[in-house]
Amino acid sequence: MTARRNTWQKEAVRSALGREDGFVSAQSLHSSLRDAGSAVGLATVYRALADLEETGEADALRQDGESLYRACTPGKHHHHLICRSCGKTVEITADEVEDWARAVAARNGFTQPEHVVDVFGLCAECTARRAG
Amino acid sequence: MTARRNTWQKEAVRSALGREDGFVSAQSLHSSLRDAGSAVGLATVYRALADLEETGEADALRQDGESLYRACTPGKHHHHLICRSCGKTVEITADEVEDWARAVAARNGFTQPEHVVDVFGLCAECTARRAG
DNA sequence: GTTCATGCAAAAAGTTTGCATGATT
DNA sequence: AATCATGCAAACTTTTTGCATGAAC
Repeated sequence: MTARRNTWQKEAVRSALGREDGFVSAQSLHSSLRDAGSAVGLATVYRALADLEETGEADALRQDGESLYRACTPGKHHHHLICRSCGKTVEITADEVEDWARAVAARNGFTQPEHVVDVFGLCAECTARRAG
Repeated sequence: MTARRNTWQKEAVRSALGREDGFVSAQSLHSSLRDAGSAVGLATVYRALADLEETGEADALRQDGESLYRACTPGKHHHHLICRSCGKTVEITADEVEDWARAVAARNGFTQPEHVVDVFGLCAECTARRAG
């Protein structure tokens, strides 16, 4: 196991990501850090996020041509329920879906199944705001 | 209902997309058309694909920073089983997953749920090729 | 004849990379 | 002291946009 070095930049990214509520882009994370006085290079933010994704500390979501990241519970496979208005996210686990994905893959002769499951909707607050 | 105009370019894109087996990028579709003698502008391909997605004639899939498109059965919600080696895709319908998504959204106070479900794996051929 | 899609080229947006420097081990 | 991450800027990729022309209505 090739251990990566510990740098305050990487830690700053990890911590800033943890402070966010929903998914954030690398660019907006970079701005936040810069505004907060932690001048970390944009390239470093990208590199740190790629590392975090690889180690399972963060989830990535490609959307509208950009990658969005969010800190996540490591080691456990899960999905997201995402508000398409305010961006609020809820982690959801879905054993039924895991089983279904495995079954559907097998039925079609596919092996080594992975899956991407995300549910988008309007959260309670945003629903109320629109109704009101 | 504001109808769009019919142009041979739009028809060429629709038809080229229908001829593909899996998901293709706008760029590769543009190359195919060009190689086949149908000189359609790249911007037009992008615009046509956006239209097709909007009318439900095509599915889009954002991956690795690019959008991939595929002709699909219109009007019916479905998902994809995608071979991550050769790109072969199978359309799958999943009523259980539809129900689950709706339930999960409701349980968390979310309304108007939409979902993204894709299963990636190795298709039978690619599995065999690797084993061999 | 008017409207709107095309095509080109330029711009925009997001991400990656090369290389010198300096921090981490 | 040797290694490897950083930071900057430049390169790259994908997608969008402005505008003149020509096709569709």
